Amino acid sequence: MKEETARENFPPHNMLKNIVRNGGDELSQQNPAKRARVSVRVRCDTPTMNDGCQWRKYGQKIAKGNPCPRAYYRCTVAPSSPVRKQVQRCADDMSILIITYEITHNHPLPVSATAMASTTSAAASMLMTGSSTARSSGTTSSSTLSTTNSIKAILPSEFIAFVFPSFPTITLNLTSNSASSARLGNFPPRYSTINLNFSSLESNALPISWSNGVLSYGNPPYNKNQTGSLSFGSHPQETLYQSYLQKNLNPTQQSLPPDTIAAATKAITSDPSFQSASIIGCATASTSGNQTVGTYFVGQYYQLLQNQPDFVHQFYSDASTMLRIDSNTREIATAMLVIYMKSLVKIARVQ
DNA sequence: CGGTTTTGACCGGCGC
DNA sequence: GCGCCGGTCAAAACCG
Repeated sequence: MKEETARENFPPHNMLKNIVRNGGDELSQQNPAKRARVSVRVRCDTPTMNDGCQWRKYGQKIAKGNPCPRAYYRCTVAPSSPVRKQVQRCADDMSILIITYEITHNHPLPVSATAMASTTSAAASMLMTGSSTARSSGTTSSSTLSTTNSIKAILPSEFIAFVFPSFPTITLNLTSNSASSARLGNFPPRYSTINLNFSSLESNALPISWSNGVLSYGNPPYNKNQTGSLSFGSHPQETLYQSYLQKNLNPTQQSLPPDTIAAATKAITSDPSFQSASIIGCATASTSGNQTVGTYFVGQYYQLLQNQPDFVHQFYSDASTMLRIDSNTREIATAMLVIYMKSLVKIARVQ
């Protein structure tokens, strides 16, 4: 609720003027209403989280409704970088940092910063393209989405059950810990479900196979929660989508085919009983040799319809693993975000 | 000494 | 029109 206030006023309407005054031109070429923001929640004890990028603090404010000050940072990796971020502790849980990124980096980043940056920029670009796509579909829910231009990604190191109060607030909760799996077990989806896991990918992706409604990306190398599979629930209508996917996926393709997103999107938006989705996202990064290693989280999103007059939306994390981040996994993270967002569009439509 | 942080002032938008 | 509020500026302080 308190973050809501902050979101509505970020970025400020006078930002363009200031950017122009400062000689910047990146922002002035964009419609401010179209600038995407990606908000990340991190369970973090330190004042700020190291996301691998260089930031300079340029202001601090006490925002209404939150005793914790909000800090304002600019990216200093490149002199003319338009990227800014806000950092504030969650009033409800002081151990959670809410980091809001605005504008994707238009310059090279340190390798340690690529994971977060690629995830947030993927989310942002997906929002842009997703909003226009959604708008063309002519649904009221998608127009709501297009005016929001905001994703909240929640990336705590441990499980958080998060409830977001109302649309168009979009919360992407990419949580991870083992306890959540147990919680997940107590909370099985009661509706038709779409699960998408691509957690086993390496740079030389293994061939995709399909059997019994399960699309596999090689062998699952980590644990049983990360099956490396794309599986659809048991709703009768989904048979159509399965065959659709089967037809449109090239088993020898090494990167996620664009059709996969379209197919999954179609499946989600066509299924009136769809109520939940699994997603995967990239959360953190470190450098190992000359490669970036990131933590990928797999989670399950639920919409709790029954006995929930206010339409409660929750997300439960499922599993995590360490993966090398390459163009392939980035693409998948993007795809997962697209699918997740599409699911929200669908849910909003049902609502 | 150069870069960063701190902090009060300032500005513009918005609601009443 | 006025006050509130969020965001930014910029000078001073701080720091390695």
